Amino acid sequence: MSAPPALSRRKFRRRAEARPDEVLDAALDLFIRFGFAATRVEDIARRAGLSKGAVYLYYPSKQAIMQALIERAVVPIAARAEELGRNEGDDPRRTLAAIVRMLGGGVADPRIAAIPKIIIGEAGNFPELAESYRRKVIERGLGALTAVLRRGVETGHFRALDPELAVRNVVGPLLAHLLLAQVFGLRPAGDPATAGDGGAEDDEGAAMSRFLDSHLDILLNGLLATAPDGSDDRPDDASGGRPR
Amino acid sequence: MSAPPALSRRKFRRRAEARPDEVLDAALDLFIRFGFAATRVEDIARRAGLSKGAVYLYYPSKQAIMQALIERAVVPIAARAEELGRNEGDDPRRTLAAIVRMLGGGVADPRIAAIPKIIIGEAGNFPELAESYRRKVIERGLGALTAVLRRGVETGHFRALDPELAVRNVVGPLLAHLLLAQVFGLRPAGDPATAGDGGAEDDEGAAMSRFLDSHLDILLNGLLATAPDGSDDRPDDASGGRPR
Amino acid sequence: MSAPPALSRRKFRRRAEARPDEVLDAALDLFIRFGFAATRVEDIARRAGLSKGAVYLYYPSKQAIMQALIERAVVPIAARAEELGRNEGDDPRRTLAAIVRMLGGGVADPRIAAIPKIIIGEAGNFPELAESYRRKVIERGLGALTAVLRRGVETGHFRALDPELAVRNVVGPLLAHLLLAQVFGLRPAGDPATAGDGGAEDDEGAAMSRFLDSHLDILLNGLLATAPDGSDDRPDDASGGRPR
Amino acid sequence: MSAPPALSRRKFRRRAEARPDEVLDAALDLFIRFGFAATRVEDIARRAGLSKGAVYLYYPSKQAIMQALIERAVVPIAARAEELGRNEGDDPRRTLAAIVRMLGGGVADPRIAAIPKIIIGEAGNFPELAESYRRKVIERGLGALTAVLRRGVETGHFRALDPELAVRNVVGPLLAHLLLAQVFGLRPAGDPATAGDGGAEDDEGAAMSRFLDSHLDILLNGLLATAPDGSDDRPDDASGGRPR
DNA sequence: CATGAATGAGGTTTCATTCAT
DNA sequence: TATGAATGAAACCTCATTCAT
Repeated sequence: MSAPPALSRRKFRRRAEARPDEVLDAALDLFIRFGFAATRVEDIARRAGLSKGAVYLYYPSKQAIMQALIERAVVPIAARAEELGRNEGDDPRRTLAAIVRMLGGGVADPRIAAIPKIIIGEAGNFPELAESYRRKVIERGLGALTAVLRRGVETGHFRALDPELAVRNVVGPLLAHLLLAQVFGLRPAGDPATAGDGGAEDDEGAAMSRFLDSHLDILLNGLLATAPDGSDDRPDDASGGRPR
Repeated sequence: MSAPPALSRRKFRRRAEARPDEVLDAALDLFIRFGFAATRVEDIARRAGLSKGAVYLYYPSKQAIMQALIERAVVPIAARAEELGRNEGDDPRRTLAAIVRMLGGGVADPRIAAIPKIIIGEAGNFPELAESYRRKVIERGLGALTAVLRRGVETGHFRALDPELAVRNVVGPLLAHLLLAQVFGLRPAGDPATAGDGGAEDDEGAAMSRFLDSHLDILLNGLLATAPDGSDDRPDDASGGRPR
Repeated sequence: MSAPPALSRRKFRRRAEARPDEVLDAALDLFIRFGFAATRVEDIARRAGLSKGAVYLYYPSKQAIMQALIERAVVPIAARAEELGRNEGDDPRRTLAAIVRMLGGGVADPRIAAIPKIIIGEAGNFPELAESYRRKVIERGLGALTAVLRRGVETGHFRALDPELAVRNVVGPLLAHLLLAQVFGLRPAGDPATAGDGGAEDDEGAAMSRFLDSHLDILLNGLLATAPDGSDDRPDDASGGRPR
Repeated sequence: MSAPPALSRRKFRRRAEARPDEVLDAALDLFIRFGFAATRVEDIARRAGLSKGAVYLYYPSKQAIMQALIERAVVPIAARAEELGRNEGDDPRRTLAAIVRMLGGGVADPRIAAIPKIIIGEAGNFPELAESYRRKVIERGLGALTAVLRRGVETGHFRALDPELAVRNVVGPLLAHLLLAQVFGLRPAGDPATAGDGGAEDDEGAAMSRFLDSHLDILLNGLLATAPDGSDDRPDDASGGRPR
């Protein structure tokens, strides 16, 4: 992402400190395409431009690569969620919307969206993986959201709901959106989503944007057509506008 | 579970038509605990009281066992969703709530809840499994829900939302609830959920009930504290009551 | 082959003594098509119209079926060769030709031709099979031919060749013809040989006849264009005529 | 057989380019003794001084080992036959004899003679093996011989026989000789032939030589005692002389 | 740092054969 | 006689990991 200070010797870089990250890049590419189990360490090595043995100089096991991948790709998201959630002064509605949109950004990035599916799949085989993900991602991210919900209930911005239950309504739709696409290739109609590589990322982004609008609108305002007088006097809508 | 009337001849039980189901029971138990890939056919056999080879008398492959499991456990749920959705005369709010509660019932049953996780995990390795699940479960279930949403929008019971997006808000929270429990062992506080065998099923059911109330309430009414006057004149609430 | 005395009850025949032969028929069909190893006992059973277990009432093992098949199909041929060879009064040339033509008849019958190939293939796995075939077929058949050759040398009808070596020139071409067809599907050009079921058996027979003429002609007269005067005064040619 | 010059580093022999050939050697030994199907990859590995997995570093499957064996041992023979056959200037009798003697050399070498038997045996189970053998060995070798025969007929050196049929008389006796020995352990009397390893290879060679003389004599001159005047005026005998 | 040859445990599937009925 | 459910050994191939160089 951030360019290294000296690119001039890139071709000749020996003992590059970038190696671990290159391994991670390669691994992620392959995990996304073939899954964790079906990806061989040798493939990762080849794609990273080194030998099988060399991979083990950087990571002690295939599992550790996955671990590092989580750390690199997903933990920052949880951290960002925590950070956004700490803006205690803010209107909780706005905070919630901000976090959801941020998470949506992650879901829209294929390099991030692939992770949860892999975790779910490998949780049985590699309990430590699941455990670490739970501790570092789920609990922090969900904790931040739960806290915002709790605060909103306390401030009267949200109705009196159990935040621990309500948080499932916050992340669930994102999860559903992600898994429908990742596992079953299902995307909302009018959303070509171009399986190809060069894919129209704008489309993907636009589709996600539409979905986030819809999600936040439903989450905050509900599905029901409210009584004619009731709907208008909601003060300021944090959701960023109703979908057309 | 229920003891067969005559156990005396158990050793000689031949041509047991129950065998296929016994294999499925055993397989499900193990798939739940260890996942599909990590469960060996021999383990399934032993747990079903058979030899390895005998399993292949009933199912031609391990994958076929999974297939049958889906058929037995999950397809009926999708069918039931379709059925409920066909009650066109009904208030769409009531129909939607009925379907969600029915799905929640499935999620609360560990023998059913385990399936989606397995599918998600193995989708990469066994694309046909995912494909079949998509066709038989996802498309039917989601289709039913989408239709109800669309009808509700048309009748004016629901606000003008894109049903294909909104459906993610219907199933997503259920999915989140399921996966948090299945993958990470996370259940809402005050919900012991007893990993043990003798588990308090009442607790599980009660917890699910609380969650479903919350989910439907948020789904239908939104998170926001409505204007004081607006909340009361919503005609008949299909959600089955607000959580305390 | 030979019709059973009472065909009237064929449909109702219980405990038919024909059962063993029916098993053999079925086995041969399948061995021809799929080979010995690839044919399952259950398939034989099904084709013979009985259950897997029942096959074992008649033959103690799959190998024993093969054994019986040899006995039934090939041993008679060796016996016939011995018999023909015993016609000591005859001109050895005529005797030799008769045996070769008789063997050719066997080679032309797919139900017989399949056997040698199977034996060759399974000799390693089932030494007893090979051993039995050697004793009952090879040694008797080759013995008969060797004896004829020896006699011919003694009577001066044949040149002074080692009969044990020369016998390879008698059976070898037949073997080559058989294996080229059986193993590689190779038949002399102008020989459609119709893999199909309804196959023109006449063609097969005609082709074999042409081959036998050629074989005997070469065997007896050699390949070389003889000196103009030498070829005509050979007394009576036993080969049945030169090929056109 | 011959000891490698430096055995001291055997344990550390890395990047041995000889490995593939060692695997082939081991496989051939075992295929000869137990057949293709009955030989386990692990046995090949052990005999080659490797682990099971290492074999797969060199050959992707057991079938590929067989394929390579054919390539190594038999294809060169077919190529040599083609080459010899191309000597168009030569007397076809001499050419034919040269090819037959060359083939006989192959048949006398147990490491080569084993191959055809294996192919014949496994043709049913591994059709691709048979197909490849047919294309690379049978068609080329038989093609070369057929061409020589055809030329001989045209030049008048051979009588007017169908070359496609006559070729069976050329290779058949060799095949018979080979299979009698390989499958049934039958060798011409006065031919101890020592199944053991240290075997008197001279005997084997001498026996083969006797057989080739006999075969060519019969093939070219026929079995019949020719008319007293006819036998002597055959010009130059290409067969290398009558036996004894 | 880097290589890549080598290891060996591990699991699905097949099928001849047995045996209770 | 006949059934067919059940057994269990057997073998190919994969791949994470190690280690001599």
